[in-house]
Amino acid sequence: MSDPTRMTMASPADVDEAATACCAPGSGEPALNVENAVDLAARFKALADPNRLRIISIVSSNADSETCVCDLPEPLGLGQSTVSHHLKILVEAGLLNREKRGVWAYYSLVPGALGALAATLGSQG
Amino acid sequence: MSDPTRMTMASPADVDEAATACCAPGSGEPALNVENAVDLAARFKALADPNRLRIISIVSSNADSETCVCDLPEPLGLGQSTVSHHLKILVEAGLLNREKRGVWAYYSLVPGALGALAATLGSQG
DNA sequence: TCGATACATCGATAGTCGTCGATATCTAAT
DNA sequence: ATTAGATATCGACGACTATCGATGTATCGA
Repeated sequence: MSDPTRMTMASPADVDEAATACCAPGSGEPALNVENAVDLAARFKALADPNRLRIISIVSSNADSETCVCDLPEPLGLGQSTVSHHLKILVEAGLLNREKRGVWAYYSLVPGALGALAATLGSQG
Repeated sequence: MSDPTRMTMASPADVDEAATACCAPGSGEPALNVENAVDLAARFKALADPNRLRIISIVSSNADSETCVCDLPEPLGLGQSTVSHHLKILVEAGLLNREKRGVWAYYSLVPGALGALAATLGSQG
């Protein structure tokens, strides 16, 4: 009976108790269940920092879509350990890939990851 | 011209081929400047909470795209003051509109706000 | 093997955030 | 005016976060 993804209106009978009811409440279950909401919020949280957005911007702007860590601290004005911290968060959010070659670590966009988030946003109207 | 919030590409880097260089550093300025990054991050921050995402979901799922505050605490499992707090954040982020009619306050999606964010994300490839 | 380099991890700290209960404000009706 | 109800704001508290400097780890070259 309760499909969590279904958006149901309240039945008119629910409103008669109070002549001053503000509006018709939705069904018991919100359209977005807790599980999905937590998952989505985690990815948005990864984007909710200016320096991480700039990292994504720099990575995606490189011709080969690869950026090594050494090129990030200076333009961002951050310490190396802080940059490493942000990169880890972006990788764990599934937004960046990490590939180590020799001494260097290269980060690149996960194809479609940002697009998937964008699609989720756009579907909300 | 160009959308200021768009994460545009930095101009191609000059390739300095030092023997031990890991890669070609980008131009001095990151593709996304600090100002725009902070602005974008602020909007993503508003989305970076599961309960706020569920609020948006509930609001957008209502037939008339309007939801009064009284219908939110119960499905979210939150106190009334907490719901009010989240609504304020969403309004300040430009994602929700607030309209007070009588004793009740109705919240609705700002048309195009989520879509604009989605477009910014999608432009990253 | 030794040293240098690139990056990750650790520990600490200051600031921010989500939540609550209590209180204030605002509106409608008595 | 007074009361009741809906919502906003306030104050507090625990949890989380961004940042740093220091340290650990792995790789390459001498």
